[in-house]
Amino acid sequence: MPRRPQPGARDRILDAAGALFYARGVRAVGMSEVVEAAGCGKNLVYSHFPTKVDLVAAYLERFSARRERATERAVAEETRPAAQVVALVAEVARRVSAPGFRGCALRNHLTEFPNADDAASRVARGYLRDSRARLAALVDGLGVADPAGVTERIWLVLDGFYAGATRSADAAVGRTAVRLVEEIIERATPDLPPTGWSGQS
Amino acid sequence: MPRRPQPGARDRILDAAGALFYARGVRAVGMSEVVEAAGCGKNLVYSHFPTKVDLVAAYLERFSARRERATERAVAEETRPAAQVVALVAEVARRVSAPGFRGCALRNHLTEFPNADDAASRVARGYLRDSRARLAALVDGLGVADPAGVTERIWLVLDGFYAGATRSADAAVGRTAVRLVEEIIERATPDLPPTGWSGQS
DNA sequence: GTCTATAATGGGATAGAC
DNA sequence: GTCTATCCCATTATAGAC
Repeated sequence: MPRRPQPGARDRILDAAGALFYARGVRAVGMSEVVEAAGCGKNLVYSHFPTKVDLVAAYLERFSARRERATERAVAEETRPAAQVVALVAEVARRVSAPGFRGCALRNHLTEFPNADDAASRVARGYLRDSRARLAALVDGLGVADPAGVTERIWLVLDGFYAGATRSADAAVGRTAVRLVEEIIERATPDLPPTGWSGQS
Repeated sequence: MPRRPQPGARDRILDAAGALFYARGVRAVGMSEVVEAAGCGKNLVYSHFPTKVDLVAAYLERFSARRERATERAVAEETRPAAQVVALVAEVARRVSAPGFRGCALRNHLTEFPNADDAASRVARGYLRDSRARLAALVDGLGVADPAGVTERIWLVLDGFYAGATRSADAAVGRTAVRLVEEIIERATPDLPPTGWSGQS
């Protein structure tokens, strides 16, 4: 009598593998360890993910999707474009100060495999590309004179803040990043009234 | 008749190993590859560096020392504290836009081995600590009201810029980073005359 | 006594077979 | 699930060359 395939198996494997990969790095975690942590047989893992690269790519894809959902939700809570950009940065700041934070899994992967061109690395590079494109789209809504320049300045702070934060940081650093982006926006839109996001203009 | 010990052996090994480690990551490069690239026998490598960790630590130490020398030289070319801080950022910007740039070896190492506590990781963490301390010392010379806060803002841009730049970037990004730091300094010292570092105030 | 070349050791990796 | 094939890893041991 054959067993019915458990519906949540793929997710449980991905949960276990993702936690290990994120905490210790992809290369440091062997497939045997993933199998053990998933609490299932080896064949099940390999039937869902034929190679380790496939498993890593799925892990990064899920990470990427969750990040996109979280930022989109944060942005959707604001209506004015300037507040949306700030909300985006604030969301990253919250994440960085959360316990268990170990950096951005996608950036970490590109550092761990600088020359790879497999499915996993393509996911990571695609995320960074899309992430910057979404910021550019938000900045376009600001109606500033030089949207490309303002995007580059904000991206420098946001991407740098995210890339430089490799473990859980205290919230003050995040507030500093938010404040820096606020000032970039204020400088680019000097004719706007004071916004009151975080204090005096 | 015994051979004379070759004086430059250690440096040649470190050159070869460093180039490989920097370009492809530490874990991706095996000792056999280091031996082959160094063009010497295996025992010679192990006589100079008893373990791979020792070799990596020496590689990071040399990287760190060179970075410190380069930044100190750049800072020494200026006399006014504000110009010194800007020179520090500009030096990093130059490096990031140089061909063959693959990120900061010390930050890369901490990403590759997030949980390690060996000699190599201590070198990397020590470099980051000292690097920030040197910035703080420079900012102290600015005489601003809140040196700790200004240090944190500049460090966020500088460290983030360096950490986020994982390959050779065009010089425009570096100029943006320099400009951001200039603005941070200008905001913190509003009573100073225009500086003319890179344009109108 | 210093170096090179090569073999051997012991462990752990991915992956496939059954 | 266990067992196995194949490979690569860091490291050590051995034996020969200058």
